[in-house]
Amino acid sequence: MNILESSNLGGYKEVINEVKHQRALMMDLHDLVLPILDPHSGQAKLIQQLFEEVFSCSGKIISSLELGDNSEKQPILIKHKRKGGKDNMENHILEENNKDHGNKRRKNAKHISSVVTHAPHFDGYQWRKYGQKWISKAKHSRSYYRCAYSKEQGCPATKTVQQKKENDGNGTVRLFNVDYYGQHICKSDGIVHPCVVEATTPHDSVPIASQNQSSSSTFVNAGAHGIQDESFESLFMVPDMSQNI
DNA sequence: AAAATTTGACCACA
DNA sequence: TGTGGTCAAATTTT
Repeated sequence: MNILESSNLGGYKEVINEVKHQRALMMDLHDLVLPILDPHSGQAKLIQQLFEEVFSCSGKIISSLELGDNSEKQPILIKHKRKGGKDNMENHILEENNKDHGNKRRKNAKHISSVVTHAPHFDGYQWRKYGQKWISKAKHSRSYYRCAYSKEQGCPATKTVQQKKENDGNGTVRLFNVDYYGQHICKSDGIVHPCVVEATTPHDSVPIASQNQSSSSTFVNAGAHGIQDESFESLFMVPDMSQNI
């Protein structure tokens, strides 16, 4: 169910209240978590940073809704299907909105979801980069990742990461489109990933950046040569945090 | 030395 | 034929 879809003028208020409530809860969580951590550790800094981004995000949602800003109609989480591909793509549904952004074949897996995030990291999985493309008309290149266990466990999951235009008004916030393809069938170190455990439907298993479990997600060595557009990767390289959270 | 990333080439689809 | 996704050799990092 999409709460935004059912929004009318009265519904906006409800959405705003929900987001505000979520914000308050995050604040509580923030107050609970941070004192536990070593304030000088990189981990605490990272968590602090993630909290700030969550707050900033919800703040934008609230102000956007309160202003009735129609230019930002696009929801944070977009679920759509892709046009058919060579192997196992769904061939029947094509949404008009997707015509102009990358409805090309996808060899290995069907599209699961798109996520817009400030930091396309720590979605709970380990990824290996296998390609980078300059997409025509796009300002930034697109990076292609597959599950780190694709080889050993045959996990078909892939994702693409592409920086969006900086269009938030002040031009300082970078957003990234993260598209997920295929379901994870892998287990890391014998532990089923929380996102997989939680999944009750295929779509529910989609990892979302903001629900980081940080069990083992790393971008090993990403951006070491300075990927111009995806240099964000090096900013978020942190050691395994799974033991301490 | 092994593992991971980069990057140009190739392939499939529209 | 152009565009986007993948492959794989070369390169870099650990």
